[in-house]
Amino acid sequence: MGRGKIVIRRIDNSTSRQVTFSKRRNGIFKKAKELAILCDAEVGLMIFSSTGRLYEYSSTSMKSVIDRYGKAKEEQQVVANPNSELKFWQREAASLRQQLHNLQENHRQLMGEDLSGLNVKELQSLENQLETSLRGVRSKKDHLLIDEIHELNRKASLFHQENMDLYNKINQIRQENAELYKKTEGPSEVNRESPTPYNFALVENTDVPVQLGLSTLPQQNSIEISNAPKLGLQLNP
Amino acid sequence: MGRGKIVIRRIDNSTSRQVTFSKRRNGIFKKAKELAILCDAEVGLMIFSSTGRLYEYSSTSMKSVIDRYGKAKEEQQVVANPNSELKFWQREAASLRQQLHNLQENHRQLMGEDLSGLNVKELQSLENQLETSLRGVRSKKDHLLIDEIHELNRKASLFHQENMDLYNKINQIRQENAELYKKTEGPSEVNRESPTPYNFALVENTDVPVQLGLSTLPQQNSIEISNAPKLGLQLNP
DNA sequence: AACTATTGATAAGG
DNA sequence: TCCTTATCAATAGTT
Repeated sequence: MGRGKIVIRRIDNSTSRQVTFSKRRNGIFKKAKELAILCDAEVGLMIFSSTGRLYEYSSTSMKSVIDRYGKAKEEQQVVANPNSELKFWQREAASLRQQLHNLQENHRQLMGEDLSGLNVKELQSLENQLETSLRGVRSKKDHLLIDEIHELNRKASLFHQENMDLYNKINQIRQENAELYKKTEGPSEVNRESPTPYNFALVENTDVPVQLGLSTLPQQNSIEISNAPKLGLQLNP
Repeated sequence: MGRGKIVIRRIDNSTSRQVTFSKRRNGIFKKAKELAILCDAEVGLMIFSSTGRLYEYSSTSMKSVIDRYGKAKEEQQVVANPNSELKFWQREAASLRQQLHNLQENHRQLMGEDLSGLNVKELQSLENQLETSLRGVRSKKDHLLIDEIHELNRKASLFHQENMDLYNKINQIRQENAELYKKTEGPSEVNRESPTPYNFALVENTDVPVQLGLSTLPQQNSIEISNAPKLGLQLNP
């Protein structure tokens, strides 16, 4: 695949060899990555150039690949190793891998992927499951939002009460001061400059609405689903 | 480079994945060999299929490549310590168990369970995922149903055509018999009882409607979702 | 590094 | 798995 066909033998010209190495190295790394992704494979690739430089790719980690390679090779040669504990862990790993595999497939289907291989009945069941999940998630979310709103309202109410108390207290103090002032001013005119120390300019705007809106709860989505017309077809088990 | 372009993501269909794996594995091995020869490189390639089978290529020997890799990485070589293998499988099991655990939690959430511990934003994201999945599942199911309906219509059409042909043939035969009967009856009155052997009582109800209903496709559910009003709350990231 | 003519790899379908 | 073929991708040779 180039301007001309080439025979596969060592390229004599060192510059050409380097250039070709660079191009083809990139090509093979790309292929390795694609293979790992497309086919769900674990790939490890090590390349030493003629100058001794290392280039590597692995879909997971090179250590993992080499370890696995070692184990795979050992397994091939092991005829009947009577090491029962080792066998146990190998079986354990195999079993876990199988569980993982099954769960991954299930998971992909819940994510709406990998639906080939399912018939209409199975799809219907999956659809029902997803609807149920969706209702649950929406309900949970709505409750969180509503709780937050209630909490905010509660706090607002507390603040309002506190403000009212403070306002009353201030009024009371002001009144006490006024009386005190009268007493000191009445008998003698001494100390005219003295106390009117607290001179609050209160804005009497105490009747702010405490209840924040949103008595219509955000339930539309949940309701929508449950009211949604079902597919006409009824599948009998 | 094939009949069509493909996106590089895991192939859902397991058969196709296997076939592609096989083809591309051969391809990459060929590339690896060519690179080693053309560019005088030392190459090691290990591939584990999704079913766990090992495929390997090395231009020299895998041991040599791994050794060289280890030296290049200035790392300790994997020694076949009988204890280390046990450790390996224990670590392997622990790792798999962890993966399994993570996936199970994710799975439960997709199933609408175990939602405590999620905040509103995470729930919103989960909701969106479930909606997407639901759309995918419904679309797939609808397609299956529609395909089946088309297939049934096709068969009905074929049967109808076949019936028409048979009807015509019978009419033709009946006519031939009638003419034959006239000829034998005309010249002599012998054999009066003889042939009118086929006496079909045909119900001429040939114009049955062939196209079964259902031109309105069961897409309501999918459309419903996409038209469903969103929750008013906008969450900023 | 870019370019591009050409070969090679491979997706799809039996 | 192997065969076939239409297409796309990699790359050999060139600038």
